[in-house]
Amino acid sequence: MSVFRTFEAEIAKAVAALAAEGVLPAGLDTKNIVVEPPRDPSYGDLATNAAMVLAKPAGKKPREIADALVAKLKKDARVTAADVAGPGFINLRLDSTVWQAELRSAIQQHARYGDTTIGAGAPVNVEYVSANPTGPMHVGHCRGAVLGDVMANMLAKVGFKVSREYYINDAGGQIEVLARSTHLRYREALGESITIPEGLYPGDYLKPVGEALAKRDGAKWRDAPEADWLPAMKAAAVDAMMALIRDDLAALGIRHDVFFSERMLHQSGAIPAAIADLEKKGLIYVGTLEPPKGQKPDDWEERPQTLFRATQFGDDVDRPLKKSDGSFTYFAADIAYHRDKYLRGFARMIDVLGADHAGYIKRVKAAVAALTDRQGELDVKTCNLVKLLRAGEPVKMSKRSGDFVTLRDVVDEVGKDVVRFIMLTQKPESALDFDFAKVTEQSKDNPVFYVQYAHARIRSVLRRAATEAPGVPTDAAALAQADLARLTHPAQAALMKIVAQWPRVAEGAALSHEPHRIAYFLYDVASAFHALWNQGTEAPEHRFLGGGDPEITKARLALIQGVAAVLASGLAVLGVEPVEEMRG
RNA sequence: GUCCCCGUAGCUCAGAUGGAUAGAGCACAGGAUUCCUAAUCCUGGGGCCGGCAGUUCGAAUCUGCCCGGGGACACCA
Repeated sequence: MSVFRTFEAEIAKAVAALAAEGVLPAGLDTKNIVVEPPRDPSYGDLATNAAMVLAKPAGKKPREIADALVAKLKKDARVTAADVAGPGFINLRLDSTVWQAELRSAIQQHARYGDTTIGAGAPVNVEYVSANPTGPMHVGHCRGAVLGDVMANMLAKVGFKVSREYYINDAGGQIEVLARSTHLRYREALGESITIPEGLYPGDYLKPVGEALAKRDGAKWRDAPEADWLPAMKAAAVDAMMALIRDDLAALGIRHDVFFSERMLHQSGAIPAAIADLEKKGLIYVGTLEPPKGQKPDDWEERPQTLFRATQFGDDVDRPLKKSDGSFTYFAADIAYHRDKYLRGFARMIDVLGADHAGYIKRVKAAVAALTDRQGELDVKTCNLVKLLRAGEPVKMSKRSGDFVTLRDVVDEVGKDVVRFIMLTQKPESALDFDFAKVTEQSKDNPVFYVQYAHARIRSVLRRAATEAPGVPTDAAALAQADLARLTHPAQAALMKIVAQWPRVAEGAALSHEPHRIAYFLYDVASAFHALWNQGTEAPEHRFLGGGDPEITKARLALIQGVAAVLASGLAVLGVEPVEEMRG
């Protein structure tokens, strides 16, 4: 449990005690009380808004409550100072042993530091990527891929039981296009010369699929009617494309637990079952929709449709479940898919989608609310575009000619770690610039480098300690026993407190589904470390290996080992490797 | 026309679910080197948080109406 959580509990206890004494009314809600680092470190170590939150329900002045709480909190031996400030903030200063204990636990737990059980093993389903299996992954997919993956990592870290899921859109019209394109490549493999008409996929990646089919089936499908070969082409092509996609994902360090096929949903009867479910709740009817305002599609016709009452659950219009030819819409299948997740035990679901799907969110949420009688919880995260730049100039991409930038191109050029980290350097709702020149630059303009460099510096010092400070141990077990009271420099104490913030940050990021907070925090940690480092360049006696006294050196090594633990722990959540050295 | 995102320093962006004097990086001006080297650090200037109302002890954060930028709007996936 983080220091902050610990004191949240202490404050709740103090509130209960005051209630028992009749100073405060009984049964006050303490859930809005937060304990956080104060804006200005000179105020103290911890700040809480407790008195202000309780003022209204208790019918008392904030300062009055604050004074009462302070009196209670001062009795805690760990609290060395407690006072009231501003409109009613309570600022606490903690004994240094509290922070020392936290540092020891960081050293001992290393990459597992920050793991908590707050998720209590509750299942969470994170669906991400879900790119159409019609070709290799496009660079546009990688932001959502990283976002979803890191979200899954974070949730696992704080104790949820996470399932990473990929929804294979293998049932729609684009799969038929893929199958026809594959058939052409198949004929090409049999010796025909082909031209690829407009509307089919021109990419070379279908060539091996055609060749494999020619080898396996011979000329069997060459002159057969389309209806005969279509299923075989579909199956082979989808399998091959999914293999490509899995490879692409692996290059990004991503592995899903479940690949869920939309086609299976159609074949299993799950869609009518889901609709029947909604029908029982009186949420299905036949009606006609208003034509869309604005640009009206050319082929718009007014006709009665099978509709889901999405408006009862916050959507703008009711949504059709069947197309004009009687088959189910994509949304109908998606309803069945989310119902399936819920029936598999996932009351918590997260979908990561592209920003162009933003208009889709309300209806899926409506469907989940309807299907689960509002028991299921779906969070949909959308992520905006990634603008590729090369030294400031936009990279031209033309989908039509097939020369788009693939995810693999980018990963091969700059590396998995850079891609993953940079994708999280901005909150997902805003567009992100990805400049090849900048992200591989070795300067503090490049946050990946900056954080990696901090870790490398620490590792370097620890390696060097063997020769420069023989007799001082550098293994975690020994460092955890160091006399941390020897850390007397204010910057050292400050860094120790930053280390202790990691569990709180990890938890906050996980519960709010905001991975970018971790990237920003790691940058701050690195920054504090680099600053301390430079204390040593100006005053050699402040160097980690320059204290003179072996006990001092040991304490300093313990401190940076703790910093390394936070960096390793945080980078592990981001799926980025902490590096040992960066020379060269 | 409706809906969804975005608008914070010259530029690129954080801002923890309503808190204290709004923060970083880049750029600009000055200074400090070699425990991973100036690959880093320190100091400094720089803001009507798009605008106007409202909610309350308190708003960059919540509500409403505007302005500007992006995206989506039966049947595609």
